[in-house]
Amino acid sequence: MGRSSRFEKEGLKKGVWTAREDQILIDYVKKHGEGKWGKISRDTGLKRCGKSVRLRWLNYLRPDIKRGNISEAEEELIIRLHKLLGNRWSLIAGRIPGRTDNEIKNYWNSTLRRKLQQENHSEVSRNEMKEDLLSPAGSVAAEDDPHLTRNSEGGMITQSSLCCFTNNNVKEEDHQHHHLESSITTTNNNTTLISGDTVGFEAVTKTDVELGGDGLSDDVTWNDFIMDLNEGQLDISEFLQTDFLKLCDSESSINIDVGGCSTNNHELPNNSD
DNA sequence: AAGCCCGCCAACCGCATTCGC
DNA sequence: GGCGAATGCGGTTGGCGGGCT
Repeated sequence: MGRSSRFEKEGLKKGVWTAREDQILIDYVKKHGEGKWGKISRDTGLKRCGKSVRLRWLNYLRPDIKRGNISEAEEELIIRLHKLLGNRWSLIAGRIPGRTDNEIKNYWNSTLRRKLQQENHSEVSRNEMKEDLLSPAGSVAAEDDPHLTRNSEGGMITQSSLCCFTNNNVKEEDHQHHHLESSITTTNNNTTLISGDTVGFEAVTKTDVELGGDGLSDDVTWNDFIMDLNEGQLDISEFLQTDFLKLCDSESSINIDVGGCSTNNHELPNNSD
């Protein structure tokens, strides 16, 4: 892939890796382990920058990598995790064994985004009036992506960020709204939940979240979970320690309010099966 | 057969964060 | 604590190949 030759000018090679380069890298990592990518590059004589070496290993040469043939279950999991996390590909990949962030990102951009846009197109028109009624003051629907909403400060939040997956057999009268300052921060302004937004989880139990159960049997546990978020003790990465495979087996989502606006109508298209 | 279009995906780029001194 | 290097991450680019005209 012929790209600009800045690296070539510095004596570094760019473009597609050869089988020989791959073998050199594999042999080196087998012997010395991962990490120190710049050192690997120097030691092996590979005329590649450290970043390129790392990428090649992590995305293609690692022995535990699955390539291609993304199953329906994996696809569904990707969609659900993206709903929850936005474009945090590495976090999503971390929940799907054998898949890399690059592969998931490519799959999303090339396949899933279009697919969901098609599916949402009809859904959006059906929900248009509903959306208008539910839009919080100061927020406007993003013009180019049905999954995005602008927050009152102009930053983009993914509505997907506002769902987590569990059971929706929660009766209206049982809801406890817990407003909390989100500890989830963002490194750019076009994805995820903006720190400082007030978020309410419509209450279900943590037990429900973990086990996909169908009752409000353990409010205390769930409240503990909320408390953790409240006090900044549980960040997104800790949140991800929950078993998403189990979460995604359950049939619906927690409804989360942002600025008083329920996001219930942004559930996954296939979330109700 | 040739040319064009478009989707896929490997790899690069820039920026942010972490690490080591 | 400051600074440079290394690493990690997400966005983007661009070559390749298949399908269509």
